[in-house]
Amino acid sequence: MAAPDLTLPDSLLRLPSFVMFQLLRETRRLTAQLGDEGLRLPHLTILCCLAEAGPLAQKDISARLRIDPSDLVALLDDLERTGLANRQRDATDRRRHLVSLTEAGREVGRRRLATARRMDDALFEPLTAHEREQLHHLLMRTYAHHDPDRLPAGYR
Amino acid sequence: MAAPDLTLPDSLLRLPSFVMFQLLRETRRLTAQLGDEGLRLPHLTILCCLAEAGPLAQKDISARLRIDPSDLVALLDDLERTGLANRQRDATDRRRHLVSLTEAGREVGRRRLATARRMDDALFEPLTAHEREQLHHLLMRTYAHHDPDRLPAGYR
DNA sequence: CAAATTTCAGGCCAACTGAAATTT
DNA sequence: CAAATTTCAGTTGGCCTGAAATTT
Repeated sequence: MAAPDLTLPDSLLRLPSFVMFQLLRETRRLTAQLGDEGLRLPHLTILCCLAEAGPLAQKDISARLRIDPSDLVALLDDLERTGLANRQRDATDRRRHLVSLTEAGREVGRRRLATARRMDDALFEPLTAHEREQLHHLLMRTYAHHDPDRLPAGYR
Repeated sequence: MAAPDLTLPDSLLRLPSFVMFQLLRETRRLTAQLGDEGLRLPHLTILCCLAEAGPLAQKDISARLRIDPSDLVALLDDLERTGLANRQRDATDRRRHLVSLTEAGREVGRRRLATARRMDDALFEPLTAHEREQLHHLLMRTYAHHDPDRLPAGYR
């Protein structure tokens, strides 16, 4: 019995965006193997954002990370419930909630980021360091073209 | 008033997989602009798959495209309802439903593929043809490492 | 008053699990 | 009978809309 043909449509494989899409599906499998400590990518981006920028209002987190404000509510609920962040009214504008990292949040964020790095390493394992650099640069240039505001000045 | 800082966390931007993820979000916005004629990416992959491989049982579509069999049901319902594909019992194994493209399905698939190509072009517009080739090659090599069965023999 | 911020209710789609129904 | 295939019911997460509540 012949092995069934499992190849993806050639017409789609020719599109870099389609191959990227398939690779994104790989990242889910790899992350599942490595363990995410209960923190999904949105949680991680929030932790990293607060670690790098300091306390922020929800609106600002939302704008930076392109997380919908209404979705942010549940994500911050998760982080508060597990003691990684907390909300407090902004005294100078009581409409705003300032979100801060706890020490635990800082530490767990570091560990979860290390897992994300290991996942990235596993994904691009077949590439040499130089090739990864090349790839990263091409991706950054492409992204910079569509969303320059989200990159630090050096990249634009 | 200073413009608010919208930059993404640097720690994450250093990961190619994270940048890829951001680019995938761009593809949604671009596709929305170009119009998908009611056919999302899974529908398109099915149309391309049938166009290139001929009639297949649902199990085989599922295995090739990594679409969950239970999700495939609704997708094929969509394609049948709009007259792009049809199911018929396999006479030699009545457990199987053979799925075939209609002429309309072939034609609409071609058009929707053209839209996907335009989206891909728009996404990688800042890159030269040579750079796109480079990028595509790096992505394919990476993908081949994780899922070689889904690539034609030449790529593995 | 209008505008900004957070929150809630609910929709859609992608991905998955578990089980029923039919057939081999 | 067990196994394969399709289908259905239900869950979760990411992304979105619309509207309520509070505050400026």
